[in-house]
Amino acid sequence: MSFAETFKALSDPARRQILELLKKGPLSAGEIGSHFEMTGATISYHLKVLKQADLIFESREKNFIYYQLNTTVLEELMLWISALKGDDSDAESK
Amino acid sequence: MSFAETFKALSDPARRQILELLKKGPLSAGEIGSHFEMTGATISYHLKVLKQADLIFESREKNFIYYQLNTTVLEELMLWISALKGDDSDAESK
DNA sequence: TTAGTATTTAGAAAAACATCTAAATAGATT
DNA sequence: AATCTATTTAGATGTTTTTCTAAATACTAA
Repeated sequence: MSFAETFKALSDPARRQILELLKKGPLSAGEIGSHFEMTGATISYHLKVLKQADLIFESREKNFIYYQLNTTVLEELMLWISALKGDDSDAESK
Repeated sequence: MSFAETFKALSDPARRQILELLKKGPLSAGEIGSHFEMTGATISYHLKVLKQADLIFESREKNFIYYQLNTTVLEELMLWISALKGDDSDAESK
């Protein structure tokens, strides 16, 4: 939702790695967890943080919950960084 | 230096605001501090974090230390986000 | 409906972080 | 050299974050 939340969510290495895993396609919580040395509970916590930051969304199927990347927020992030760099949309024509 | 450090540094609102201030040009630690309700010591701490993340650099002049944005790292950040989005440099030509 | 698998929630503990006050350093000016 | 200003460092403290274990929920399948 908020910008602050997005940056916060991205500030943790595990969460960034989760996003990179999801880049290749949706994964269930369990599949995600299998890539880490953490308990399922901890993974679940990280997923919640990412979800609240709108960086991922879930879809339920059978007994599983599949997570996937939401790239929309990444756009906004790029804009913020871009603006900071000075590509201020007002032409960096030079 | 490290990617992780950069994201961590950006995760704090005060630090992001400092970067935005510096967007307009270099400022001394004191000038930066005057925009916040924090002690100089705290500002100094945030500056150190930003510096270690290579998001700013300093130059000493007279009695002052001026800080300015380092946009280089922002480029790399954009690349990471971009890659995550799937603009994988291998042509998102569609 | 009972048992099984997948995931989350609650609560606790440890680690990391942001903040302060007080003291230290660095350099400038008198 | 003595003092003043700008900034940082040290150490303490409260808050937030990450992680765990144990228990709860949700849904499936027998």
